[in-house]
Amino acid sequence: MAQDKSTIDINRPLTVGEVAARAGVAVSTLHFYEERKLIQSIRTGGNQRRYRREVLRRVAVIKAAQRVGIPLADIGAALSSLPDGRVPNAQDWAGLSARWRSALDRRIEDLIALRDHLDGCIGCGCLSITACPLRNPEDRLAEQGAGAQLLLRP
Amino acid sequence: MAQDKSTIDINRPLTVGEVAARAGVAVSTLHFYEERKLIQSIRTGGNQRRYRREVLRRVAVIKAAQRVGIPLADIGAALSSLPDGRVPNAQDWAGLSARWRSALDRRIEDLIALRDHLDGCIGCGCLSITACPLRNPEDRLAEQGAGAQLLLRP
DNA sequence: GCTTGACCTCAACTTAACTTGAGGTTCTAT
DNA sequence: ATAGAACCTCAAGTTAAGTTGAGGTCAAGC
Repeated sequence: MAQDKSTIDINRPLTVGEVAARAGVAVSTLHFYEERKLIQSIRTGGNQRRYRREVLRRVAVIKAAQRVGIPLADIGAALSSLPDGRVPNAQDWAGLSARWRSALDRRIEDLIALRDHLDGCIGCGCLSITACPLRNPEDRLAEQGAGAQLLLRP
Repeated sequence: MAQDKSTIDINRPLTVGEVAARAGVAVSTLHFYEERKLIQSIRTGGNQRRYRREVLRRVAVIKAAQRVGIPLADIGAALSSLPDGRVPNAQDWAGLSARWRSALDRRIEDLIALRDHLDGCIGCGCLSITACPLRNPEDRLAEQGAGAQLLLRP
């Protein structure tokens, strides 16, 4: 029975307040994510949300992806590739990770380019030149005889 | 005189439309940046904006910074360290670069940590553990007995 | 059994970063 | 000298990602 209790305890669903505290987000944010289908909950008889512990990882992943600059809508799309019924396993998560990897790489490159070339390029005039590494590759394609461009796009 | 003409030509101020085309942004965006004091213009007798060529570099820097997730307000604060009257020289720009350097470094390290551990951690469960390298350093400080957190903040 | 802290919904507000539109003016090329 | 392209201002709208608040319900401890 002691064993039963501990099993029950570890699987006990979390309240919205508990998830908020442990995931480091506001309760309203969890409501918002749920509305946007990024997370799910079940309801108690009294209509209160209860979350599986797995939601903590999901929220952590959402925050990670946001940190990389991925919009919530995209995150939602990616998360929706996770299985609906069963708890996602390592492979499910790895697939997600692969999808975001290139965005992450790009962002890191942009950051490094910004850092390394602020000193070197910013004052030298090369920013106006097509070959400047600070320029956004997309700009290069998009332009028709344009001039200076660097590297934005959040 | 031919020389004079070419000098005049290369220093000729740009219209808002020209800047927009060459910088790869909308005219309305330039109006907006001006309102936010990120760029400046002088006016013709007919109240039309004229820009120094230097504005192209400024806009390029703004775009670069935005691309890595720096808010316009911060960009504006940094740009305001550039001289008002005279055209910024390489040292002015280098100063800007220095101001951003540590923030950029931190951010780069943060994202690299994320990248290095994305595959490994996302599926393994350690995301919920305080020691997970994927967690945002800021979360770690901010939390009071919280649980899972990862790495956001665009 | 009742008080108090958590929850619930729904609508409205917020901030950032722009875009769109209306109504009017200036420039430039014919 | 005039048509059409570019400009101008100012107000309002848009999207993302939440937050805030009003008005009402649930549940855990004393």
